[in-house]
Amino acid sequence: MKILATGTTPARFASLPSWLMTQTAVHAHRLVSDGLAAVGVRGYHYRLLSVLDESGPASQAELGRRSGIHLSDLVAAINELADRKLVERAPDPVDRRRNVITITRAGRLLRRRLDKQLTKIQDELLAPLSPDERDQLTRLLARVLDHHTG
Amino acid sequence: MKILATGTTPARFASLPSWLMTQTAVHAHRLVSDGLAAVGVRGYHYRLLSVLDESGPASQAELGRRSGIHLSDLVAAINELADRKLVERAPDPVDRRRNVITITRAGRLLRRRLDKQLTKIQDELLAPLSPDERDQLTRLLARVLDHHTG
DNA sequence: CGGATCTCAGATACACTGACATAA
DNA sequence: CTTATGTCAGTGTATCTGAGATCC
Repeated sequence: MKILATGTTPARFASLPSWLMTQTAVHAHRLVSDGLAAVGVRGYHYRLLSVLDESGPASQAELGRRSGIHLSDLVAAINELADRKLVERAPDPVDRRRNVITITRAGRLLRRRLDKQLTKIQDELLAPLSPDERDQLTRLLARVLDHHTG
Repeated sequence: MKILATGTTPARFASLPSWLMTQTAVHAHRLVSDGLAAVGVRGYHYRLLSVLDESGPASQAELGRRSGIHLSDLVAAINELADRKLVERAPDPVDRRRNVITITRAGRLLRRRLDKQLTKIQDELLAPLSPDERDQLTRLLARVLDHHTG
């Protein structure tokens, strides 16, 4: 019973878009979360800081809609951000069900820092592609994503 | 304290390749694993069946290399496949450390069935793209993946 | 009442780490 | 002695389900 020692991925996968998407996403995720972990932050935290910084204060339900993070996961993520004084949680005076989440100065600074780091990481991620090809890939993926969210 | 009710993702994300990759992967994964779950199978199982069907019997270590599945996760996945008689696990006579994993006839049939289903799912996944654009996307992603695995 | 909001407990899939025993 | 293999226990991230309490 001879055992091949190639270590190669099946040909079938090499041209399966769903495979390519999930596998490149694994590498993208690894690069990104390594970058974030260096500052003690997870993807959820960065997403929330970005959303808050770009679109202003919001209730948790609204943050969930904007960030795509599940409501039940927001609680912990916001707790962690609030513990580090990156956001503030305050009751909404006009609707007592709601908390209004606001990014702090420290949160804004951290977001800028992470933003720059993330920009560098894109370069690492797309290293083998020319600038034109990077644009192509970005546009194609954006259209696919649009189709499945819109 | 007026709260915006847009529900839109930050502009920053829309052009971040790492974001687009991980988010499209979420949709790809959802479509694929819905398809697989209908037959009581996970991604790991399909990957293993494909690898075994295309490249023949292999030790678990070799399967790990071919499929990209971590060695410690292989044990459980192969147990589950063996319980359903989709693969067989036998000791290797020439190297007593090894198990030789072989796909069964039932495993091959299931793989073919899943393969067809997965092909249909690619269509759903890439619905907004023309055939040419699908090829472009596939090639670009393949190059990125190649760069990070090779 | 119906509907929205927040919270908490738990589950799953995928990937990874560390430790261990066994055998080449 | 070193390396490869298989197994087990556990961690972390992202996502989702379900149940509840509160308030509009």
